[in-house]
Amino acid sequence: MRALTPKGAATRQRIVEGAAKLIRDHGPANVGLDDIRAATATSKSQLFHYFPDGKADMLLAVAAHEAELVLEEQQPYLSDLTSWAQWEAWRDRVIARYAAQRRRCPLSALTAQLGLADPAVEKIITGMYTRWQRYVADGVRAVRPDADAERVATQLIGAIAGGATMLVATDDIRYLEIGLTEAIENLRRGAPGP
Amino acid sequence: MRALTPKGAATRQRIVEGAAKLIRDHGPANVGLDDIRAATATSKSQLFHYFPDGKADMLLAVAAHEAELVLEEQQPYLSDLTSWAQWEAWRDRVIARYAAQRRRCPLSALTAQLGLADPAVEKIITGMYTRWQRYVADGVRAVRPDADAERVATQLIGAIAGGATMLVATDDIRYLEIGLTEAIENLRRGAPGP
DNA sequence: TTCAAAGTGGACTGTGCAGTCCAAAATGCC
DNA sequence: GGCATTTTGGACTGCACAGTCCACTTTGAA
Repeated sequence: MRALTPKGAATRQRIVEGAAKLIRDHGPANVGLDDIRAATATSKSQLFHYFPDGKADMLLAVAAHEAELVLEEQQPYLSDLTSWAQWEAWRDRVIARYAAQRRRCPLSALTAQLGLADPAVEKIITGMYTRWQRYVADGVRAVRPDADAERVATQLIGAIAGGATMLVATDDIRYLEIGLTEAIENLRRGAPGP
Repeated sequence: MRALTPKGAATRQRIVEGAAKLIRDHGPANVGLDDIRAATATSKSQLFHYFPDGKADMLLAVAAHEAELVLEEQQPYLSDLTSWAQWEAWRDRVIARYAAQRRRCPLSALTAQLGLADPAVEKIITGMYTRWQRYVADGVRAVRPDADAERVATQLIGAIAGGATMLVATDDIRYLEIGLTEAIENLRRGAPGP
């Protein structure tokens, strides 16, 4: 297992990305190893070579990959929420991203189906949310030093999660638009102090 | 097919409730017909007698049952949000319910895994959300005739959905507490007019 | 009481799919 | 160039589990 030649690393990467796309499109329950094999032009033995513990192992890598992507796609705004203009740019980015992917939400799928089952996946998801919330809280402190930053950040992450959940459930983007917009507007008007 | 004797109706009901509980506890992916058979003291033939189209048919009935329960458990407050006291009682009820069930959220499981796949399940879920939102919007009109009731209701439902999603993902009730409390507080302070 | 329909028990089947195995080919280090 | 290690191909195995089948029992209406 130690030592991954460049070729091997590339294959592994191809598997993770291919699997991630399949899962996003069809849901984890409807994607088998044979689908992944076909989509990534690999063989059964390769799948188990790079992920010795099988499917669970692979889903772990997929979850880590997707979680990373979620944060990356919010950059550079997320790590620089130092003005209202940046806040609005961030909001627009988030909304645009969800509007584009519509129901194909990587986190909803992985969270609901695997979060409870596998503690390792759960750790990845919660770690991602923690980082996300820290970025947001930093932003709150930058524009509203008087506010309870953690509380506001909790509210904002919750609003996004709710918007995403409702988007998956009803294919309606307005829950996200309204929830996020109102939460930011509320902060702007003057947030609850500590 | 029509014509269900009292005994038959009771068996059917037992199956639905037993299956619902199993799915809540272990997630739809980890519950097989044999589990349901064992938990409800029935036989394979009974399962297919009452749900001729098999598992999908059964999950449909389970989804309808769970959706109904979600609304029922918010009564009598939900349909009478005519004072701030009622609003707070409703909020407390919602939070208490989720705090009690913790990660065993019937909707998260069904929504994420089946919502996208089966249009009939989706119809049940969206119908439930529509009714829910109508109740809330009626409540908004009762206490804040000047507000954009639909917009506020969208925000509130989104906040609850987000709280529930984060509860499942992180086992932390605060997203729901804070999200719902802030949204109501925001409405109370004076909501966005039309 | 009778008998048709509703309800029940549980063995059996078929298949989809995760995971195994072994042998061959490519790669990299000395 | 030669040998160990990594990478790859794909056939094979085993099982979990949805769905089938048929024989038997109970129910209820006339």
